Parts: sequence; C-alpha cells; structure tokens
Amino acid sequence: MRKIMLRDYFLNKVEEALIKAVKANKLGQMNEYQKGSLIVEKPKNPDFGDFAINVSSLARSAKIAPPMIANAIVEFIEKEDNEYTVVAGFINFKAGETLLINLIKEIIDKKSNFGRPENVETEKIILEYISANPTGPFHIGHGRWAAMGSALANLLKFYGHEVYQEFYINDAGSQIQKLGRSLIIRVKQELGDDIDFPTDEEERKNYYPGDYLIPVAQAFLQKYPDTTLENIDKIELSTFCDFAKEYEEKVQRDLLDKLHVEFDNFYSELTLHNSGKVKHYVDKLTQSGKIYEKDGATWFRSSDYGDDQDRVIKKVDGSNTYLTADIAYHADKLERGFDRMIDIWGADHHGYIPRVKASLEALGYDPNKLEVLLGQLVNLVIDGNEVRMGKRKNMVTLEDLVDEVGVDATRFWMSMRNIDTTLDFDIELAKKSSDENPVFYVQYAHARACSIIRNAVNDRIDTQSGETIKAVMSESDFNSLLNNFNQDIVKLTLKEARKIILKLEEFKHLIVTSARDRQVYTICRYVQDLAAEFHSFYNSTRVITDDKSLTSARLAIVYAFKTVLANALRILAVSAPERM
RNA sequence: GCCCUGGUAGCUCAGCUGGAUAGAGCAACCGCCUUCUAAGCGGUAGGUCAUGCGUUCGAAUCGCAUCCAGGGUACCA
Repeated sequence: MRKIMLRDYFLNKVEEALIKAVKANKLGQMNEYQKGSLIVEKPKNPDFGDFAINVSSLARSAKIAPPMIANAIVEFIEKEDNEYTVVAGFINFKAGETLLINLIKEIIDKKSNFGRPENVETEKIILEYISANPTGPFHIGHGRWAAMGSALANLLKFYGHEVYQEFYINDAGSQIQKLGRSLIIRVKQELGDDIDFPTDEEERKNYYPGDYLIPVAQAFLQKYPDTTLENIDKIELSTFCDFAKEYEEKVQRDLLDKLHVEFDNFYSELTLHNSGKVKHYVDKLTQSGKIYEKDGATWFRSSDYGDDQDRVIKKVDGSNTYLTADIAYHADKLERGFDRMIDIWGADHHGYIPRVKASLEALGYDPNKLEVLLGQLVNLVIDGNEVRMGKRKNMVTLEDLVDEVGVDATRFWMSMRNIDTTLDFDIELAKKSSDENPVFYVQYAHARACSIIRNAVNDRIDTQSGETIKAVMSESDFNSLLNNFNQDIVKLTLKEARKIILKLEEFKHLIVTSARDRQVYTICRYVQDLAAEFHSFYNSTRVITDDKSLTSARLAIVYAFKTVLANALRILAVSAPERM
C-alpha cells in the first residue's frame, strides 16, 4: 500500500471528484480544473474536522455559490470510512479509522525512517556555515549558525538531499597578522616584559587584546622553550601567526565536536590562494572585461549585474579584499559539482549578497544556485537584562554558554526561532529544569514514554505495599508486538489516541515544508506540540492495565510517539534521554 | 538618503502561496497526585495584529505611505 500524507490523500480525493463533477456538468460554467489551485489547510477549530479545503476560489469560474460547489464535489467523492462535511464554502475532512491505524503501523515499521519523504526530487547541496576567522574563540552568535546549520544539514539529509557541510576558514587576511602580533605581546608578557597593548583606540584595533591569548602564549613557550626577550624579535612573525592560528582552530573544532556539529570539510582560504584558484578566476573576469583599474586599485564591475556599485578586488597596497577569495571560493564550489550552494550568513553581511551573485553571473554560472540564509543576531538575556553582543566588547564566548546551560539547551534555544528574528537567549531560563524550559519539557516526555515501556516489560515494586508487581508482558512479547504489528489493535484505543496520532502524522508534512523553507525552528515547535499531546494522553489514559490487548494497543501508541519524537530530536541533534 | 529584517496577549514568539471565532509557551488566577515519572495535566483571564490608505466577496497575511527597533551602506571580515 502506498504511504501518503493525509492531506494529500484528501486533496487527491477532492480533485478527482472535482474533475468528475466538471465532466458531469455539475459545477456551473466551470469546464476545466487546473490542478494545484486548491489548498489543504488545518481548521483552527478542530470541530470542523482534521483538514479542510476552501472551494471559494472556484466560484469565479463556476459562477455559482461556494456551498453549492462544495456539495457538488462531495457527491462525487469515494468516501470509504472517512467523513466529509460541507460548511459554507469549505469541504471538511475527518480521517476514518483505517487511515489512522495504518499510520501507527507505518511508524512501527519504518522506525527511524518514518517521515522520510518518498519520490522527491533531491539535490547535491553544499551547506556553508559559521566560517569564522581562526583568531579567537567562538562567540554566542556563532552558536546560532552552528546549531541552525547543523540541524538544517540533518533536515535536508533526512529529506533525501545529498548534503556536504563545509566550514570556510578565513586564514589568509590581515586578521592573521594581527593575531600573530598580539601573540608576540602575550609571549613577552609571559617572559616578564612590562609590555602591553596600545591604549590608543585606533592603534589598539591592530591587535586582539583579549585574555584568551594568554594560554596560547604559555603553550608557545612550551613548544619553543628557548624563546627569550633577547631573541624573540628575531623569530619570524609567521611563526607566531601559524602557532596561534592552529591553536585557535583546534579550540574551535573541539567546541564543534562538543556541540555535535560535524563538518565534512574545513576549507582553508589560504589553499585557495596557493593553488592559484584566486588568480584563475580573477583572470577569467579580466578576460571577460569585467575588471578595471581606478585610483590605483583593481575593481570588479559588479554594478553590471545589479550591485549598487563596483567593488574593489585588489587594494592600493596590492593585497586582495575578502571578496576576491570569496569569488573564487563560490565558483570553486560549483566546479566541485554541487547543484546548490546554501550559505548561512549573519544579517550584518547582507550587503555582500549582490556582489557575490554578480561574480557568479560574470563567470557564467547561474547565480540562483547560491541561496544565502541571512540570520538575525543573538542577544543574551542575563537576569532579565538584554546584553547586546558587540563585535569585541563584553563578549561571552560560546564555550562559556555551553558550559553554563549544556549542549542540548544551547542547540535547542539557538534553533527555536525563525532565522529572521533576533534571538533572545535567556541564560537563566535555558538552565531551568522545569516547564518554563521547552527542552526539558520535550525530553521529559521522551523519558516518560520510555519509562512506561520499561514498566510494562519489567516486574516492579509497589512503593506503598512493597509487593512485587508482575510485568504485564515479557520483553519478547513486546518485541513480537512490534515485529508482527497488527494495526487493528489500535482500534481499541483510537478514541483517546486520535489526537496524538494526527500529530504524529503531521511529522511527514513537517519534513517537507521545513526542508523546502530551510527553516529548523518549525521542528522545535513541532516537538513541543507533540510532547504536549503525549503528556495530555498520559494524563487522561492509563497505559498499563490488566487488559492485555488494550495495554498492547496503548503501548503501540507510546512506542510510536517516542519513535517520532526521537526522529525529530535527531534532526536537531538534541538528545532523547531514556530516563531523567 | 538607500538596502535588509522585524513591530501580533504583561513577556518570548507562531500564524503556510489572502479565507471559518487571532494561536502557543511562560507569567497571573482556579483546580487535579491511593494508579505507568506532578520536570506533568485540565480550566479561567488576557489582543485597536505599530498607524493610515488601497486591492478584494474576504486582509495579521498582498500593495503604497508613515512611525518605531535592530543591522548594513569600506580599498574590514
């Protein structure tokens, strides 16, 4: 039997009936139906049904009133055991038991693959995110891209796309020189010199005065123990640059591991220069006449492709701009055979989009293959006060945050808002183990479900009487319940479980829309709704009873619930604990 | 000035390519543990969808204008 989403099942039924109705001349002046002009929605009021289609849009061509259209269509529907009702211009649909019990069967059969769409078009996608300078620890903002990017990768993979996750290391620019110079000062300090960073604000901008370079200086002296204040100035700057860079890259990657953010590749900007690729693409642009010299600099004619103005790619001092390497980098991604590039950038880079797209077009590529997801920034809320994350000042590092609130809370909170919304990260809330904290609420539901299953298959002790209560079924009984699942038993508990089954069904649609929209916050919302539905079911319905068939039916619901919840949490890379 | 986001309940946010009475969580208030995890559940209250005009049978949703907030407007990244 074909597994299909309820809403598509309903839509198909209506469209088939509609075509028949048109042929039978029952729809006024309407003599043709264009597929796709009807949409399925969820009624706000559940009394109307599980899904609804508004046929008012057909009134224009049919020239009869919407209720008449709806009634005419419903007459041609093969209803099976589902319920169709007409209210005003709406055709309401309420799923019958066959569809619902089949759904539980589908979950139990597919397990971790439940929700993965079938027969969809997939692409080979390169997803780039975070892409920080290796000049210091990640800050809070990087955490948002880390959580969203890796969850998006998981989502797109689950959908069926081939996803390659890449971190672009900006290890070539003047930032690295700055880093090396700063390390020299820290090393000198370690050696007892009374030196410090310049106090003049302008000069200070040429350094990274943060404390985080102190341990790097100590590590440097361990590696180069012969370093003294007398000979330090003879050591090449690049030695300091390389050491600090490698150290910070290691710090960054360790944190990514901790956060379960898994890149397929770290792409060094330096290799882009050294391999000649930057020069190659600049030459290509030059050949096509898109490069010119002005005021001693070299410019790219990006305004030919919709950018506000032309952009410098080689400065007066002969060095490249950030854009120059980025042009080569994006062209190289396409040369590596990807159908689509998705980049996650901070909103502060939005002005950058037209020039990168311009470069792709100028090089003869399709600029639409680049999709830039612009993320609004993160504000930290501490004790109810908003602490704005400046570029350098009062920087709370991501690592501090993770140590404070944990990996699961960090990942969930960083993913739970629409990417277009500035994220308020309330540290106190994220730490709480209560219903104020959605992460705990969701995880608790999973642990609770696991606990029920444990109690069903294990003997347990009555805390009041101290007597042993026999397990209602053995572990192997439970396994055969799942392995030879007979969906008909679900009928026994359909009344109580109806709502949660529909919520479980929604997961299939969720994957399709979330993947299409490149949004992961919808997954966060879903797990909260799903958990709420389960908690409600739990409170109203006793699972383990003396009635073995009924117990089996409800255990199947509990198992299906925890399976789907775990699938959703796996996308978010938030753990689904067995007990709490 | 121009460009990008956002403005919905006390707070944080949903609201899909316009549709049935505007939704959730938290906070507030009232209830629910002799039974599988009360880290939970049920209920009540709470809104001029920033403002104005327009398109439409119908607008929180689309268009224009205005106001407010954040970001950008580099030969920084």
